[in-house]
Amino acid sequence: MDHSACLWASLDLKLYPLRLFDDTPGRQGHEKETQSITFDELGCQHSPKDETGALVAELNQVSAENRRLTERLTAVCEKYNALRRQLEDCTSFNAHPPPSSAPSIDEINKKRKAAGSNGRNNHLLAIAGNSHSCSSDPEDLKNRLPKEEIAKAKISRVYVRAEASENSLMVNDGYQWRKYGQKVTRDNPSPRAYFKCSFAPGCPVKKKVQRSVEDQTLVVATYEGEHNHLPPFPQQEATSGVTDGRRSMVMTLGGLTSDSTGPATISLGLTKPKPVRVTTPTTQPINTPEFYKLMAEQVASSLTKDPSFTAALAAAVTGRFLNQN
DNA sequence: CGTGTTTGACCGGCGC
DNA sequence: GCGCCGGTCAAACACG
Ligand SMILES: [Zn+2]
Repeated sequence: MDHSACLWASLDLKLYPLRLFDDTPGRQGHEKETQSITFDELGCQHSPKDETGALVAELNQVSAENRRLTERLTAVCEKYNALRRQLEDCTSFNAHPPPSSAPSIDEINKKRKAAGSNGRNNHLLAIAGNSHSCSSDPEDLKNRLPKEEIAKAKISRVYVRAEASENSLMVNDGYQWRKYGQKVTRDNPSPRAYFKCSFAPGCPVKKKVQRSVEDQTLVVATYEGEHNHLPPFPQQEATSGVTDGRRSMVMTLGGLTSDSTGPATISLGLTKPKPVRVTTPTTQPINTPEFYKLMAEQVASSLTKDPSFTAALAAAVTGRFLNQN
């Protein structure tokens, strides 16, 4: 649970030095300027007198910045933990009151799983029960009525907007997916593809991928469930990877938006065709502290909604970090 | 030959 | 009860 601190640390570290979305060369940020020149100029000053003074000033600035980041990190972590507690309270509350008349999505899914357990869907039920999968007796699983487990496994639902290649719905997000179906839906002329996570055997995570109605160059991926394995190490082709000519993907944190209806959406840009930064919050100019604050809040809200997103995000961030080095 | 994709069939939920 | 629709299965197929 508290590995979130590590994640947040890496996140905050990324926000400044990498200058995401900050590819405008003429930029003159106030406090970020110290960030960008700090590491560049540390080794380039040769005046012996001024050098120590400059270095000390530099050090002070960096220390101050470090403190600020630490404070921000603490605040965000607290907020994250608070939201997480709130979420857990909500889920446990929803799972406990038995006579709740309004059937939730979880209940529907549960009913569906239970109904399908008398035949070929046994493995599905076992998988939905989280972790130790097929060895368990399906009957036992059914009797146990894994409300909380199923609810927990199903709540995380994240819409990921990604730019897909020409006419394929294959979105490379680091995990390994096996396609098991495709359907044309009513509200969207483009077909919807169904994937299961095959990165680890028995991983219950599914995703649906469909092109956006309004923008056919984007696909919307809906993730369901939590991975029962460690996140994949970010695909080596993430930033370097035009090696095999396939498309690759880089997470661009700026795409974080928050749907009013619930699911968080993040946008993934593909390095190959053109790094499009869709859904960047346009109300805020980038480079400003407010922008980063807003982004941090959005990241926090997104992370509280989907642990698998946490994993993916951490993987992507780490990958870029390694790649930079 | 093993693995992953395609695609038509099937199933259950839901509205009428 | 019937038809529609979303989700899933599994045989056929493609590919290395
Ligand atoms: Zn998985």
